[in-house]
Amino acid sequence: MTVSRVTSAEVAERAGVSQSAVSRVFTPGASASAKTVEKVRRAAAELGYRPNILARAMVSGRSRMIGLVVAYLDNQFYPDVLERLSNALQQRGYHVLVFMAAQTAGNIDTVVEEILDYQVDGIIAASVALSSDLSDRCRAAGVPMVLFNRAQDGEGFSSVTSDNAQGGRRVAELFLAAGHERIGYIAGWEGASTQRDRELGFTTRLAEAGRSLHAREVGNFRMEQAAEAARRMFCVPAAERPDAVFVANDHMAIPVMDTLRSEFGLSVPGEVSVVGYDDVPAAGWPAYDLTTVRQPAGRMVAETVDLLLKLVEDEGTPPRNVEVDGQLILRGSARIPEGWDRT
Amino acid sequence: MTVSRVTSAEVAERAGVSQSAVSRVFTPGASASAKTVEKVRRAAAELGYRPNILARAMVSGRSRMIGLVVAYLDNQFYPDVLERLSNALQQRGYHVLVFMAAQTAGNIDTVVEEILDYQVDGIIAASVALSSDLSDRCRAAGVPMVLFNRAQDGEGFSSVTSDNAQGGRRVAELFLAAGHERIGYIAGWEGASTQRDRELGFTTRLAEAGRSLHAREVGNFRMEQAAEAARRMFCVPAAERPDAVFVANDHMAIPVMDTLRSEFGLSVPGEVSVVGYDDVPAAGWPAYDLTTVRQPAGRMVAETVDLLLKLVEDEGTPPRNVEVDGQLILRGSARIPEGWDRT
DNA sequence: ATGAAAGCGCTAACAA
DNA sequence: TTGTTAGCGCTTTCAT
Repeated sequence: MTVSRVTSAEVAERAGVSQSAVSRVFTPGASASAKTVEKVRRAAAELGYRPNILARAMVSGRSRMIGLVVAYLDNQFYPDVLERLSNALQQRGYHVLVFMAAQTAGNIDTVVEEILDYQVDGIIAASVALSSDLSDRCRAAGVPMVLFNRAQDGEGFSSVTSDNAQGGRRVAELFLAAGHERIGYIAGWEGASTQRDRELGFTTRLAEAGRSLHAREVGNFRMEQAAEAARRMFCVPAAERPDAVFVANDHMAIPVMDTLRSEFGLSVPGEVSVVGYDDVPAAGWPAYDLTTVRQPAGRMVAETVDLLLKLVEDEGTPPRNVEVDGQLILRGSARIPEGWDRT
Repeated sequence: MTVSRVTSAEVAERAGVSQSAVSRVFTPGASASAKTVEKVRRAAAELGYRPNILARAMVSGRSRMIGLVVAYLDNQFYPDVLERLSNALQQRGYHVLVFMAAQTAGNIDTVVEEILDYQVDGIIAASVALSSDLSDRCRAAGVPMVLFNRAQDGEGFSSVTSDNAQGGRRVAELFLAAGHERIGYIAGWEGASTQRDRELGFTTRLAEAGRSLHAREVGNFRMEQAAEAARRMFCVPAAERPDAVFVANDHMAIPVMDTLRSEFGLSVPGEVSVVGYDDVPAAGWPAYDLTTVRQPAGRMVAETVDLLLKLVEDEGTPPRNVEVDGQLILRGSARIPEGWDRT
């Protein structure tokens, strides 16, 4: 039933050459005479031969697989990233082995162990936190890792993020310039560097203007929790309600807008400005038209792939922390100050 | 620099047993005395040994990897499916190797060849069409495949879909019961079985009531094309505009609603009812509150995994075509007939 | 129950 | 340039 795959030995026999000649023909850096190449290619085509990547991996030590750890596929930012990552890697001859990480801490360690079992050439950890001995294990195994959209201090981490503190500052500047009085913040998961940096940049800039947060709630990067956070924040006398809210990402800003509009009957941005972070597709949909700080997924992915493959291919490449800039996208969910141009 | 991974031979030496004893301890169906197991486990733990899945795959012929071909990650239905698939497979000891397929036809064949190179144990093709000789190659290679959310006639295809014709009928019944006069349909990509079946069920039911489509446009399952389709359909004198539109999936229904509301100033469902298909997360967001036919992702994934793993593990399992039922979810985007209860 | 030995399909020295 | 040979790390007969 199961027809075994064609092997290089069979091709060799048919082409009348040695098995290693076949291998050479299919190995990029190897040499073979034009005649041999011709004979082998013909025989291979006739037999439908293709090299077994796993066997190649065993001897070469390179599986051409990259492990991707990912947690939040319901946040539109991540499918977009996954698609781009997969495409970029595919183009460079690698493929993505996916590992879903529940957000429970211990789970991540298990997942990374499993990844290592597959002898992946490298690991991309998207928005997950790692215990430090875990990164040690990866280093011990010689498997480079880059954190995507999370920074982590400590020794040899590589990471690619956008400049979250700068993004936070930009939102603060927008709110200040628009003359908002009572400014609220809905935080993401407090363990995340992105959350911390965005908030820090935001509040620091407010402080520079002698201002501080009027209200703060935590949404943990979850839609329902963000809606709850909005309810807590707005269940106060009308005069004490924020007139501007910065939400730590778009994924939460969407239910926040929904809640403010449909449960509190507030008009956005008439009565309250809302700003998010990421610029996910839905942020651009007319129903939300959300002002946000764009995280340039394309550039972030390109940097991630470049860095990781350099780490994989050039042994001894030093770890790097890449930070790309993120632009403020002015749309209709936040009051636009005099003289600022809508993007 | 690259510290090589611990091998079973090293564990064997430390435990004072043979290398094959170590293998037996880590091989599910194998036998070893309690004492051996104990010694080996201890040594393995001390050394941090874990079996190399690739080496195991070479000899056992099972890589415990499933290839997933996927095309539309911007449609929220698919990230959801991917997450569930990955989790379900992970739980059963398999992992997902992702291959993005551009929608160009020839590309799919290339992609499947690449998948086969990785010696995956099975393939899940989500919403992509395959040339029939491609499925032959898979069969020749002994790699079972199941089509997800696409049916395809011909010999030995396995597939998991929802009952799309039935779903289409249900939407027709809703529109008929609500007394709609001019009924429009915005089609998906015409090569897709889901598109065809939904439309067929829909128009067949209309025909049974002596009715037919007032307008029809094609959106190809693309957001921008769907918006364009809506514009074409509604750029007519007000009296000729449809008062109800069935859109072949939610991913297109969203821009259709946006276009009708923000470009034509129509109220939904006051002036026009809109119904989609899938029940993606955004369909439930208050800004859309979209009436739709739910494709039960959880059940579809469960069926897919069960079927594929049976195909993988029990040689000679016959191919099957599984069809799960899809429920009509009544929300606020379509007029609800007298006596029907909002879901 | 256990060890020795034979590969899985391939790449990479090493000779010739 | 080519063939021969030795493994990569593991599972699985086959004896013992």
